[in-house]
Amino acid sequence: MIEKSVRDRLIGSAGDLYNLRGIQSVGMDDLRTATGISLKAIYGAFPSKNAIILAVLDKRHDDWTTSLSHRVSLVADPEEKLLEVYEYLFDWFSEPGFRGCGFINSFAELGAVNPEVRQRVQEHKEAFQTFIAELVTAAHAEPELAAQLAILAEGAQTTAAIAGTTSSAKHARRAAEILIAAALMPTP
Amino acid sequence: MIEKSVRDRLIGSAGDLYNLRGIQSVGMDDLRTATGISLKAIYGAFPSKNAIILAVLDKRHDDWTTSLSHRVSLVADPEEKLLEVYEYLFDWFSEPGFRGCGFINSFAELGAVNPEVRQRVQEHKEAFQTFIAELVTAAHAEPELAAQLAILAEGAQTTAAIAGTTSSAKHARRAAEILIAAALMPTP
DNA sequence: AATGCTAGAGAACTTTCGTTCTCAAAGCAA
DNA sequence: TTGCTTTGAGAACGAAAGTTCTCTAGCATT
Repeated sequence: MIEKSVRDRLIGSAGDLYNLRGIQSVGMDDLRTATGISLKAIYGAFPSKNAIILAVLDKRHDDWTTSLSHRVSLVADPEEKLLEVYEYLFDWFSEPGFRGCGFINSFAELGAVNPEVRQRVQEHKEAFQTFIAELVTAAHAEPELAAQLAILAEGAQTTAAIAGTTSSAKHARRAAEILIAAALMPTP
Repeated sequence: MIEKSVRDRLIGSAGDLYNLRGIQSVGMDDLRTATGISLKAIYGAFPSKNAIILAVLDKRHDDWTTSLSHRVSLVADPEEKLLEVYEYLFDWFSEPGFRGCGFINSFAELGAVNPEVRQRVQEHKEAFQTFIAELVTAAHAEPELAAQLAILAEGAQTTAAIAGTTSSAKHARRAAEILIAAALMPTP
């Protein structure tokens, strides 16, 4: 099974193109050129461009979730698990072709006019907050810390995307250390 | 001077429409319908849609900068000035029709394919970071605090936009309090 | 070998959108 | 009034993009 299905190749290529140039700037013909798959075959695999967009978002969610939770699972200490999130972000920002969180970008581009896109982005971000909240619970800290850490992660993503630098991950990590320490300190 | 110029009316209306539906979803005809200004007059005031987009961004930057710095100037204490930023964000998120930071949205939608838009967004965010950095300096804290506080603000904006809630401003404010306290604590 | 099915390449169709053009009405000068 | 300029309303134009259609070449089956 070296060969990937037409669907998978389309999702992969569309994801790359959408990430690079935005969704609306990429036409079906661009996708045809990039993949070598005929328009007829594309429309045989997906009923519309919108279906491709949603499939790309679904795959991105799965990949991201799997990748992040695996990365965190390699760390044993509950507190270090939380910080590992920002190490993960740093590596992500360092990848060539990083252009920001695809969900934030999709939301900004289509969220106002495309309810299906909006819903998937909201679900993705909710899932991320839940993930952080579980780590926070495991570290025996109060739930408010989870909201704070999630905001740091989101801010690091947009800052890295716009400024084109990776340092926001380091700053967010340092801030997270302080917030975690404060949250774990017994409040009299 | 009750009457605003054609330019100002176009910038105002375009800003509202772009904020509500995204930039690419709003056509010149929509702008004509919204303002009642003929296409000929629109193209008399601006050479292209792109020029309108840039004018909207410029106006948004001026409005935002003026409004935020005025709000902060009402507070005397240097530490409280920093926290006032998040109060400002909270009020902004609470406005009806809030759909996220227009600069983040514009960047996501057009940053990859429109260098002029990208540059304005980058300049706006740099200006915000500089603004925070000056407040941090005035509070006699280290520069790293400025990066952390800016990340919190960005994260609060995207979180509020996607989730459609205002609570991220409160969480960011609470986190900022902790980070400020930690930064002002003498490090041995 | 002949026939029928599949699939690819890209032309064609339709809609949308940015931009320009036409035409007629209205204001204004002499 | 007459003629000139300006301006608005919207038609028209050209390009782009999503979707469908046609035609042909290749392949399988009998």
